[in-house]
Amino acid sequence: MRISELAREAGTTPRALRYYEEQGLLRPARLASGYRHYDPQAVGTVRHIQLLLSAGLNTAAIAEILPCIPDDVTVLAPTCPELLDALAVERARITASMDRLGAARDVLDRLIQAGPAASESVTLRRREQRPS
Amino acid sequence: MRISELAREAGTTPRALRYYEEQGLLRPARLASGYRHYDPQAVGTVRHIQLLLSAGLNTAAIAEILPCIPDDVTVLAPTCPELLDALAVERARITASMDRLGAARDVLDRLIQAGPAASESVTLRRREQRPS
DNA sequence: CTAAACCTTCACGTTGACGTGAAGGTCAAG
DNA sequence: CTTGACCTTCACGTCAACGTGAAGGTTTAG
Repeated sequence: MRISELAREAGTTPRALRYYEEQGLLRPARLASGYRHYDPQAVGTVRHIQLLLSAGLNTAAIAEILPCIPDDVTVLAPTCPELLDALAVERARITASMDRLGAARDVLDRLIQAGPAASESVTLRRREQRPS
Repeated sequence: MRISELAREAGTTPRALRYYEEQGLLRPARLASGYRHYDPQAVGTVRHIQLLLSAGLNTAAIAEILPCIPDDVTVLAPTCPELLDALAVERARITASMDRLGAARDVLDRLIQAGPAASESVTLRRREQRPS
């Protein structure tokens, strides 16, 4: 498949896919015309990339991790041994982020509880406008 | 207290505090010399700011939320009613982020489980080089 | 009274993951 | 054989939360 089709399948843009390649996350074949050619596997790979990016990993970290991911049969684990430390570090970073997110959500929850109570006398109407 | 002291107490930098003020998150008094003067309350406020920033809220969102937070007696809830939607939106954003983080952490966990098993036969040495 | 250690306001630099044209080659359809 | 929808490679723009001097005023300790 070509770059635009992959972008549609994976829910992203051609620009992002070129960027991933520039960062060493993807290695598409090239047609005689110079066009990039991706195999269907790439869809899952790109989804993994997006997931890890949304988890706060940068492209360098993903570049280390990605070859070890099951569905990716292309390169298959070249730097796996030393990688375990990096994996643990990222895992800890993710857990720390989740903790901070939880704490911040608690703050918002307290606001959501305290807010309406404070303005209980004033507001409390205008809600009957929406039947469903 | 002056800006550097507040920065130390809250674990940040003067530059960040000036930035928060520029974004409307802090309103310190001014001495005759032009120096900023903060009351002790500000320490908690700054900690709240950092917490919400680390949760992915931007300064604009925090500027809306901050006046409603308990310890902050300075302004006290000017736009609280319509704010509840914004709070819910941010809460949902945080929950979604936590879900993605959890999914990504699962991916890493699967790698941490599968990785050592796969390279078990090949690696396992080279670790005795570093004594300390 | 002077030097160190603060403080002030510009104002440009940084980082990461892309967005957004620009200028031009390629390919299927009419 | 020409349109139009693809594709290619530069290469600069963006956004957010600050970092980092620059140039100068203020306060405090000796």
